[in-house]
Amino acid sequence: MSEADFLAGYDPAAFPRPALAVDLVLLGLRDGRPAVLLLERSQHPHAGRWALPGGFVGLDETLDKAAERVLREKAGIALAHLEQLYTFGALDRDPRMRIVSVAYLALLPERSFAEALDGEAPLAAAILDVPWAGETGGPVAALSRRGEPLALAFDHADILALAVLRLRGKLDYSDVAFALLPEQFTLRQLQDVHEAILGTPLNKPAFRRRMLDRGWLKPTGTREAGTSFRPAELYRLARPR
Amino acid sequence: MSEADFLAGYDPAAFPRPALAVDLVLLGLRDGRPAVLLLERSQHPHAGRWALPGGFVGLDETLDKAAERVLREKAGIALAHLEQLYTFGALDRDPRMRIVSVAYLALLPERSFAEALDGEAPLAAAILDVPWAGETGGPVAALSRRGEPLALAFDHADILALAVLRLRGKLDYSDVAFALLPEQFTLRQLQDVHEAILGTPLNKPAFRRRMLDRGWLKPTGTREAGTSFRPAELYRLARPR
DNA sequence: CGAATAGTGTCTCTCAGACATTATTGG
DNA sequence: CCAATAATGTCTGAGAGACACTATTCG
Repeated sequence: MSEADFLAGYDPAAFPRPALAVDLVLLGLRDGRPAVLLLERSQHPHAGRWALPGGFVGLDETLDKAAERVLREKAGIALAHLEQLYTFGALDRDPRMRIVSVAYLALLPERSFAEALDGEAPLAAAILDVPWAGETGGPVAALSRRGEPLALAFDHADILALAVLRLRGKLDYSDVAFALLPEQFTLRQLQDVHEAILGTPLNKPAFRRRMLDRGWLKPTGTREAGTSFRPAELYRLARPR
Repeated sequence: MSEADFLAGYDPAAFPRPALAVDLVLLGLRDGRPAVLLLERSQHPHAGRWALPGGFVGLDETLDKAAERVLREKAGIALAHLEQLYTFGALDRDPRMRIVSVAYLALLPERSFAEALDGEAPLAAAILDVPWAGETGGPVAALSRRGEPLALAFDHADILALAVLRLRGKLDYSDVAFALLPEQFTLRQLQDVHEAILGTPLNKPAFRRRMLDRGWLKPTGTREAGTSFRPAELYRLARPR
């Protein structure tokens, strides 16, 4: 940062600044399909449209802390995998004033996702339509329970699309998939998560080999219960996330 | 964004905000080794340390435009591959006040890199020491011309390390490598770029096959000049970047 | 035993690494 | 011809897809 910046920036009120916010893409699985938690806007602007939960960044709070606070206050969720996604800074993304928003991706296991829906926050779940459309990914649509596309507020459709892309990209080289699963899970559940996010079926033996050869999984020795067929072995992550 | 946010946020002066800046990691190649352009700080704080060029984001300018402006004003570079890297928001990253910074990665062909060094801006080049250390990447050190590690200002060492990681990660599935090359280049030059960024040698036949099979390269029909041995075919990118 | 799903064995195809070989330039 | 590097051919081993087969549970 140069001399001029130093002088210009030293007085906090020297010139007007963009407001800074965080927006959260709360992704989880709903009946085996990828879904996102949204808030219906009742006020202008974009009243009646659906928005990602968000909030302004306090002067005394880091970006990560602001995201955690929004997760807690707006979604009633205590803990989730949170990672910074991208920062959106178009001039007209909010008609009220200039707001730059740091988007975060939050991954919820199916259970947390359902609990957030049942909690006090007026959240709704939108199923995501994620057609395969090659690696680069096509459009991502958020659907109502009746399968109709929802109108999203602001630039939140862009944020959502980027979230799905990021998740897809990290799926096979990172451990993000496990953030969408309970602590113990079967290989079939793990494959279902991958298939739901990718929007394409995968080869079973190859998938199992790849996952087991990676060495991240540890068999628990117990098996799933309540099936009317051969129960599958339960695994957990060998190394802590 | 909720009702409360709406009311709290509507008055632009309602509560203090973090300042918002962009910082640029200007990466290029110097004698075949990865290098970064830095400014030596003359003023407090961190006087004498080396910093990434940066500047505040104006109210009427997008993040990308702010990055382009810094590229132009602070580095004298008209055009470069620019992509957003990550947003840094630690509370104490700048001792003067709370500044949140959106870091950008700028990739320069060897020629632009040299021109920026010779230009009016008081930039210096630091060679990067990028040991292989596996995919996750070890520490990245910026070295002076005498090979001594440079002390970086603020959290700029973190930003630099992340820039190298991102570049490595995108090397083989994106076309970023071509942003470091002139418009026409040989396959050997392309391989040199990959090896410099990855910090590890690559297998020649396999590398050639992979690059040619990808279909991105178009032979120009001309060959490099000035060699005392068999000159290599010159290629260019088939599809526009 | 039948239904349903878990889990495995095996063949093939693709692709990367390794190494050797041929091709082409200047001197 | 020699030196130096470009460019290619070929063998091998790792890993994914496809498909069939065996295993285990409930009823």
